[in-house]
Amino acid sequence: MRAVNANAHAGTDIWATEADGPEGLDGGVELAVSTVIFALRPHPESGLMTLWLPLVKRIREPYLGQWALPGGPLRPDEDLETSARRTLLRTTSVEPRYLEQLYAFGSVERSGTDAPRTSGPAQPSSPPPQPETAEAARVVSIVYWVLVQSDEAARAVDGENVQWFIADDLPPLAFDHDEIIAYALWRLRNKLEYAQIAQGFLGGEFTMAQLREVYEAVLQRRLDPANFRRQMITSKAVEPTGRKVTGTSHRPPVLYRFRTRIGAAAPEHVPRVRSRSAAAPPPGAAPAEARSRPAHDPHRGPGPDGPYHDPGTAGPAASGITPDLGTRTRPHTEGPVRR
Amino acid sequence: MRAVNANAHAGTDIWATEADGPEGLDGGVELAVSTVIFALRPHPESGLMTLWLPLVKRIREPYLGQWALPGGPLRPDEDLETSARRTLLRTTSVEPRYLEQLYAFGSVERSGTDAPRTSGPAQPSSPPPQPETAEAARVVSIVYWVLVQSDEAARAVDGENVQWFIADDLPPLAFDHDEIIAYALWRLRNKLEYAQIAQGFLGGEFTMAQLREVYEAVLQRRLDPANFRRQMITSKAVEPTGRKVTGTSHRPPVLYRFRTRIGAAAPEHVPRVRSRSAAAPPPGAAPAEARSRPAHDPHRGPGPDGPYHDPGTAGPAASGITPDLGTRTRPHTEGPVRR
DNA sequence: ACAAAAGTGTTAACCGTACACCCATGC
DNA sequence: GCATGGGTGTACGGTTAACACTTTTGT
Repeated sequence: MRAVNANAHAGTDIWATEADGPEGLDGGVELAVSTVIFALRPHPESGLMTLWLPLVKRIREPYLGQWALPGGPLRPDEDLETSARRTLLRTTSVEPRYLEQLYAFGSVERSGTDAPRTSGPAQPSSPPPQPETAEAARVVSIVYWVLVQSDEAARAVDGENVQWFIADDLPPLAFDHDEIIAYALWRLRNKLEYAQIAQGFLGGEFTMAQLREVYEAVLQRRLDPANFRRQMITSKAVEPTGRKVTGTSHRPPVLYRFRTRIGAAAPEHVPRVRSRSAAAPPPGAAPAEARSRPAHDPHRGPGPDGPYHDPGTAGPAASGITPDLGTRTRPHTEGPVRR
Repeated sequence: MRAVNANAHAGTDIWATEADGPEGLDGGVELAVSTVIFALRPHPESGLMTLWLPLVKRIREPYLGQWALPGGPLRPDEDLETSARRTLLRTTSVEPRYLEQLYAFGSVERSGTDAPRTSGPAQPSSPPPQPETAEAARVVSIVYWVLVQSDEAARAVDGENVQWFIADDLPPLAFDHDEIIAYALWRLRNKLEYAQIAQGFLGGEFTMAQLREVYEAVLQRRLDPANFRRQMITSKAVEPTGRKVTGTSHRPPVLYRFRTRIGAAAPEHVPRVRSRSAAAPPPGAAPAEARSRPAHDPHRGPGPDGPYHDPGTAGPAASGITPDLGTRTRPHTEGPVRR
C-alpha cells in the first residue's frame, strides 16, 4: 500500500465522471446518527448478569409514543462519532468504554410513516410504492454501538422518556430499530469472541470470575473456568495486577487487568478468530460486513468488522467452525454432577 | 430476540427526547455513495493474478485532475446499495458478483478542500480549525466494496476518465480515498479467509487451481494445493460438477462450483473463522468493525462484518491465531525443491 | 472440619501443516 | 517415456475440550 498522500482526509467522493448537471444533491435526504448502548445488569428474576439497553420514547408523530433508539440529526460541524457520544451523554450521562460504528441504514422505505412496508426482510426487489403519508422526509441513519461500564450504567437513573430494557426482550420499536438492535447484538456477541471488548463492561481491575461472567452474560452460555482462565492468560489479553480480593469466604481471587486498552472510535481492522456455531444473523435487517468477524476495529471508524458471521454459509476456510473459550457448558451449579 | 414488529422498516431515528427546536437539520451535510471495485487481472510484468481497481479522474475543483473513487450523491428515491450499483454500471459497465457496505466516512475535516488537514490518523482529538477555503460543503460518504468477475472486468475498456490500477500501487488520490481503499483491501483479504467471497471473482465453474489462484492473488501468498483442496471440499463450500477440462498437457482437472451463492447486498453476519498473522489494518483511516474476524454478513447491509482484524491486539479467544488454508508457502514453481 | 470457589494437571480428539507419492494426459 | 500439474495418503504437532484434582480462605 503506497500511501502517497499521507494522512489524506477530506472527501467529497465526487461523481467525477458524471456530466450530471446540478442533479439532485441529496434532495430531501436527512442524516441521523443513532446509538445502541449496551450495559450489563443483573436480571430482575434470575439475578444473572444480562444485557440491557436504553430506549427513548418518541414524542413526535411517526411512531409517537413508541420506543426507539437514542439519536439525533448530525450537526454540520460534528463528526459522526462525536454525534454518537453526544447522544450517549444526553440519554444516559455515562462515558462510553467502547464505541464503534455499526452500519449505515438507508433504505428508501425506512422513512417516517409506519405505513405499509409490506413484508419480508429488506430484499433487493423493486422499490415498493410509497404509502399515502407524503411528508416524512427520508432519513439515512448511521448507527453506532456502545459499551458502558455496568456500575456506571446502574447509577444513571432512567429519565423522563428514557428507560432500560433487557436486550433480548424488548417492547415494540419504532422504525426498523428492532432489526438494528438485532444486528448490533449479533455484532457484540460475535466480536466478543475475537476482540477484547469485554473490558467495555469492566473497570480497570477484575477477577477472572468477573471477566468470565461478562462472557457468559453476552454469549449466553457457561464457560469452563479452568479453560477460560488459561485462554485469557495465554492469549496475553490480561495480566495479573498482583493484588487480591479478600473477604470472600473462599480462596481469595487474584485481580487482573487488560494489557491493552480498547479505544472508542476509529475504524478498525480486527483479526478474525473463531466462532461457535455462528448463529445466523437476524434475517431481515442488518449490514453485511459485520460477520466476521472481523475481527478488527482500528479506528472503530469504518468497517463492520469483522469476523462477523454470515447468514449461514460458512467460508472456505470455515471448515472447522468450532467452539472456543472455556468451551463446554459444564455442570456448574446445577445437578450433582461434579464432586 | 423478540421481533415484535416483524419486518419493521422505515426509520427516522428520532432525537425523541431532544427538546430541540427546529435545530439545524443536516444544515449543509451532503450524502454521497462511493464504491471500491475489485477485479483480478494478470500483472503486466509477472503475469501473476493481481488485484486491480478502477478510479476516475476528478473534473471539479477540490482535487481537480486527481484520481478518486467512483461515486456520486445519493438520490432521494434510491437505496444506498442501488446507488452503489448505479455507480458500478456507470464506470465499468459490469455486473457486481458481490457487493457490501464498507463503512460510512464522515469526519468534518474530510471536506472538499485539500487544505491543511494537519496530520496524524483520524484521532479523536478536537475538531481542527477549518482551512481558509470556506465553500466546499461537508460530505459524508457511505462506501461500498464490490467484486466483479475477472473476465468481465477485462472486457470493460477504460473510459475517458476511468482507468484501472493495481490495488497495491496506486497514484496519489483525492480526499481520504487512499485510506478508504486500504481499509477495503484489508476487509477483502480478511473476509476471504472466512467467507465464500472468492466466487465474486469467478464464474459458475472453475478448477481447484483457479480457485486457489484467487486466494493466492488476494492473500498474496502461496497455498499448498493438497491442503487447499481438502479444506475447500471438507468445508462443503464447493462441490464437483462432474465435468472436466481437457487439453491441458497434464491430468485433466475436475470442475467445481460453489454450493451456495453469495448475494450482493444485504448486511450480513458472518461467522468468523481464522486469520493468519492478522496484518494490522491501515492505521489512519477506516472503520472499526472491520477488524475481526468477524464473521457474518447477512444483508451485506449493515455492519462491517466481521471477523475483521484489529490493529494489533488479538482477542481473548484469539489465543491461537494460526494460519489456515492450504497453509505454507510450498516450493511451487521456484527452486528445485519438489521432485 | 467443611464448603466453596480459585487455580493446576492431564488426556483424548481434532485440525492445520508438511510433504511423500500416485494419477492422467500431451508431447 | 517423460514432464507437468492434478489429486491422495499420512504422520507430526499444537490447540481445544472435558474433567479430575489440589489450594486457600471464611465460618
